[in-house]
Amino acid sequence: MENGAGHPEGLLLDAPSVGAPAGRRPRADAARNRAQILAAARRLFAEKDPRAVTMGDIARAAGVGRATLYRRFPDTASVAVALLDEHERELQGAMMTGPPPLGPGAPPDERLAAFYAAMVDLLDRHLPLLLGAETGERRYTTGAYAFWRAHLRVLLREAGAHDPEALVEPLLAPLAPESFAHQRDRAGLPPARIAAALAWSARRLLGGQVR
Amino acid sequence: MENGAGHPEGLLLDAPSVGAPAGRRPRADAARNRAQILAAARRLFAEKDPRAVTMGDIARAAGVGRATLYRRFPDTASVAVALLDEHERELQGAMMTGPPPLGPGAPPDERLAAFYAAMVDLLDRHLPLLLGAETGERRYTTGAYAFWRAHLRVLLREAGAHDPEALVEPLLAPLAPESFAHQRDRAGLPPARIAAALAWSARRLLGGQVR
DNA sequence: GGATATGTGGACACCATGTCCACTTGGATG
DNA sequence: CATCCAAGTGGACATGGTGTCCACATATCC
Repeated sequence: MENGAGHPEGLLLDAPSVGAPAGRRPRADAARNRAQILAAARRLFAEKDPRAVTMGDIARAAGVGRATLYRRFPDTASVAVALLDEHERELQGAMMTGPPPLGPGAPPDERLAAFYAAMVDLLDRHLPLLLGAETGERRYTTGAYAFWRAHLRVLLREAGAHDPEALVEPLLAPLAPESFAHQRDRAGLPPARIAAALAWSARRLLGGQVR
Repeated sequence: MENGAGHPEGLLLDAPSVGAPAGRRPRADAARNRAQILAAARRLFAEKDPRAVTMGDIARAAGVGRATLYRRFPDTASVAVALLDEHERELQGAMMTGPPPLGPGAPPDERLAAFYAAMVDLLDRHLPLLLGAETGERRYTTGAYAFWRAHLRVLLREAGAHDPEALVEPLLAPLAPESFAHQRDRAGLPPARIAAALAWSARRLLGGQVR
């Protein structure tokens, strides 16, 4: 951990996945149901508009009652968050302790570009889940988002940007699932081109010299 | 109109406001009701969470039946769009024919900064309406959005950016109402600071020289 | 094997949506 | 001024999702 300036450590999601009470070992049937719920939800989110999936849909597809579902997840977004958890944790690990340029050691503009590339990849592979998870302002209150924000703040400061605090949001905004969905699916831009454009702007914004 | 390369003219909203049939002069009571609906809606959007305003709310506050409301507006977002119409048209005019740097004549980085400033101002003054109007993917299908996009595309091309088509979205994303709402209301950043950060990035991205 | 906390699923009340239809009213026409 | 009809109106309705409650079942502990 070579970043003395306070790397965002405690912000990594360390809670044992949403919907899985930490108290003691869960009952066998409860665990089985939880697995069924997640499997069914993953299927549903993929096959129809993720924002149109209802609690009833998930319960029916999982073969459980609605109240059973409500016991663990307050809404469909929470289910999607639980499904994303693993993937986001992985990325967070790579950002904190993985090899450069995603991990520490590379100049900030290259790290930003690598972060963009990794996020585009995440978006490309799990877009339905991300759309299901980040409806409206929920995006800003999730644990993962706080982590991305802290990461960018560090990079911005390192690069001597004008006002790191105010620049974090604008740099993160292009990664909003809705925005990515629009670019890839409606405008037809291939993810690689999106990532390239973001890399270009990362270098312009944080690079020491132009060109 | 000194921009030979095809300035986005036809994209200006020229339809006579949403919900106002163009056919012939509307009946007196219909016009009165329409005015009441818009006035009531403006009030409602301002005083509670704009995304929680329902068609029933608007109808009740306007003193008309729900079906009367549905006759003109298919949903609450359309009402918000009608209320925004005038303001957005104004801004579009200033961008196309107004004085620089917002209007034509200034270098692209300055025009982008001015555009950001104008949009932040619009967001600051009409955030509730914008939040009510741009729920989910609707943001991308509105006429105004197509206009902003076309404008940026011109600026990006003029500045010789790497891939204008793919850069448009990332540059527009920070202006998403949800993003602005988060910065101003949850993070507590004053609009001026948001605008300054955007201006800084505009110059870094499209400016000829750093600093 | 019995006690108990935990998990389960159907039922219920509530609210918003979008449509339908019988009634009313503005305003053009003779 | 009386008449007519198309446009406008508002209440009622069916539908579907949400979140909660409660009687019952079933794992786990003793």
